[in-house]
Amino acid sequence: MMSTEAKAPSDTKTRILDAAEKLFGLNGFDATSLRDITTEAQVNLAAVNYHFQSKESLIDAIIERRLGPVNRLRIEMLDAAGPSPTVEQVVEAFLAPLLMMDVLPAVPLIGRVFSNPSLFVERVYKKHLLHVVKRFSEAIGAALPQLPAEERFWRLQFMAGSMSHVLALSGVFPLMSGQPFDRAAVMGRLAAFLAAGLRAPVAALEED
Amino acid sequence: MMSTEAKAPSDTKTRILDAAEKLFGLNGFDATSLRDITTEAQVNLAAVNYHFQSKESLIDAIIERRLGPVNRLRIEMLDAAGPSPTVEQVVEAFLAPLLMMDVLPAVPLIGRVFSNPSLFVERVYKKHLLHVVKRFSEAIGAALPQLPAEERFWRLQFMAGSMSHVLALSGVFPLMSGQPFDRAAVMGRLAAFLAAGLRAPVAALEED
DNA sequence: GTCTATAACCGGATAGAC
DNA sequence: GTCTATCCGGTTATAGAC
Repeated sequence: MMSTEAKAPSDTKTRILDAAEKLFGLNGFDATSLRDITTEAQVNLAAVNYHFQSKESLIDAIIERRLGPVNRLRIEMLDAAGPSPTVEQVVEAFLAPLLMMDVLPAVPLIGRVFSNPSLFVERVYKKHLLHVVKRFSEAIGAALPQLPAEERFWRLQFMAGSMSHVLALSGVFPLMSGQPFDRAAVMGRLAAFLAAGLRAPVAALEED
Repeated sequence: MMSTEAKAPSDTKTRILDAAEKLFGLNGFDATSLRDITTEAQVNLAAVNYHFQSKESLIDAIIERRLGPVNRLRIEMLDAAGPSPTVEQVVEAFLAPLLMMDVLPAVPLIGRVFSNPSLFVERVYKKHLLHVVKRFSEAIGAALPQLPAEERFWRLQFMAGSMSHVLALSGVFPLMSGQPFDRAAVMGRLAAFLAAGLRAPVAALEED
């Protein structure tokens, strides 16, 4: 039905994307070879360079596939909360799309992106996150009018750090705590933690 | 004076450690070759395998060199705070050693470690962090007696996530915000955020 | 669009001279 | 302890048959 793209549910291109995001998340971008990916995807090695031009473009395509829908849903949720959102609504708009969208296979990959400064800033933040940060900063400003803009920026960074850490290590928390990992429950705990952090009184500035 | 080790302030072994931690932080473990390291350190390629047995052992040595002193200081600060620490003292013991110790060159590396699940769990968490997490969990329990142990574990993870994210991206925040990055000031903002998060009311458990 | 084969190069590790 | 030279395998990317 669709005219130009994605006709088959599991064509070569999609299989490569799925395999790559799984292996990149497990072992990192540099430790994962195109051979690993094409073996996992059960496609030919040359198919990667045919469908994507290079390994770097493949990485960009994976990031775009997952981050786009999440950020659109985040903005939608902020819009739905209206001009005077509560702190809880802002936190919910930040976290919930990660649970609702079909991004679960990409979850371990998020930490890889966030901890790679050059990749993150040049190919993720500027392209996919800058406008979202701006929108969330406005929303926090509406929910907490007394909070300075600079403080809002940093608290968003703190939120992003907790969030990416939980997602990055979600596969290994059972090894750390001995407890099974319930993503939705932990996200609920995180929401309470972040809402309280956002409401923290602004620390007194240091004297020289 | 010291009998067996570290006689010269800048011997081959130290030069390798310094160069490796710098390049690992900049580009990641897998993207940094031993050749990159020995070139940066201005030592011979074979020196790495002579002083360390392998690249993997070199990574372990770097982690141990920085994480050991930080964690010892953290425990000392918790001990100094006595059996009934405040939430602020716990947060301070968690963050301050990262600013006080000579770990600044290793700062960008921290994100690399935290976002690499297998490396983190097997070679960092179990060896260097498990007893620290236990000690901090006790301290949080003393500061906030009403907080369940499971919640303490997760809030420590949220704290670790924010902390590692700030350190990992500290070199690129100026590119993101247009503002210069003042590590101590941001750590102060983070301390206020985390203390409030620790004090958050426990979220009601979800019904089935 | 999909394959095989290969080019051109880089990786960690080590042997052995000094 | 430090060097050179090298082994051996893996890497991305592409050329060209089908």
